[in-house]
Amino acid sequence: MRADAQRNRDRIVEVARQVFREQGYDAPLDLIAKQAGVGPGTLYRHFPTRDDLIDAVMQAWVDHVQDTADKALTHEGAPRDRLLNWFEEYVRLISVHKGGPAKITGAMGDESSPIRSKCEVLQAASGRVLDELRAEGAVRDDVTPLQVARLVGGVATVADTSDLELATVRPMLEVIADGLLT
Amino acid sequence: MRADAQRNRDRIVEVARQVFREQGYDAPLDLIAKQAGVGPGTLYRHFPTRDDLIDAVMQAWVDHVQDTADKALTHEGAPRDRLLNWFEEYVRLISVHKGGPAKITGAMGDESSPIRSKCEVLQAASGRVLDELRAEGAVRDDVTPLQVARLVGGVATVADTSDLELATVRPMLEVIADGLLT
DNA sequence: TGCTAAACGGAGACAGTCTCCGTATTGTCG
DNA sequence: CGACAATACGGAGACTGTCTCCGTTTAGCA
Repeated sequence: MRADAQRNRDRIVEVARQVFREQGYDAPLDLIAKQAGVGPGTLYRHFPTRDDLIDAVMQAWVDHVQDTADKALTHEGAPRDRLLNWFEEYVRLISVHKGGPAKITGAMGDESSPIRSKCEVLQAASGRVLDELRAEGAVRDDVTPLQVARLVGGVATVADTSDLELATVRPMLEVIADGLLT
Repeated sequence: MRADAQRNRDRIVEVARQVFREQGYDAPLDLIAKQAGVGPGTLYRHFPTRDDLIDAVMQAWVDHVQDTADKALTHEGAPRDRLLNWFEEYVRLISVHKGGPAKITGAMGDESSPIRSKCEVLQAASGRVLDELRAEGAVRDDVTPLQVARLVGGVATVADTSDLELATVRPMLEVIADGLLT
């Protein structure tokens, strides 16, 4: 890629991250282009669809997901607490941006989604936590990580659109956790 | 209301129902106006926001909800089956239109939502089923009907955006049911 | 330095939302 | 019946966001 192209691309992603955080994923793309000092054409050449841009913005977030999962694995305590803890982290992780839960959870299991790679990272992280608990025989094994992701993602989606506090969400996560524990 | 106004209003709702079913809740309102043979201004005067129109469209659906809840109450069998049965009906009910689950579940608990009345009907129906099971001591009582609605609504939302079959959804509903049963 | 492939950018086509206001219709009252 | 408010209509057009096309510019190589 030519140096100027790379520069512009980077600038667009940087601006997009900021704008998405402030205005949500529906922010006008032309606005992002303008703030990045490029024409709309340039933005659309680099990122043909909104999802492609979101995908790029999320790259940094991926590392964060890994970290959080790592930490969850080192937690002590009863399986129920560890599971709940992870669920809360999970909700937090996918709720970094307004509309994030719906976008991520909707893309889950969709082979052709532009943000699929990000979903896989998340699913893998979730799988690690779940596997550990399963190894202890604490979690039923007829439920797939994808299903768990959708259950928790569903709650996060509702919480996001209804502007619920994490404290309000917790009882719902408890129900899911109790349904999963053996 | 003047007779012609009533006529137009009815026509708009009728057309909207059809268009929403075919194209989802995002269908252009100007298109609905045109198909109803009125100007956009007329549509917007009757229904200032999209939600107001959706609310009107859903009026017939309300009766359907009541019926379904009534039927669910007469079901025989183990509490788990009855609960699951109701959950499936619930998902079906709010999934009549594309985007329905998100819209309805998002409005749940929001005092000022234009479709609030519809949510209340749904919540009341759900409450009746839940109360019956609670009376038998089959369901834990530290979970509110609103929370249950959000849990199941969350699953329905994911199913809707990911185009999942009801069969795929069932295992997730089982987790919720198991988490709710004593 | 000159050349060419790559990249730019912005004008503008298109689509959807929503309003304003001149025009038309209704229903009432003398 | 006829006229006159009050009510309602409707569509032009302003506005916003998406996305493309293509003439112009620039990077990087020979």
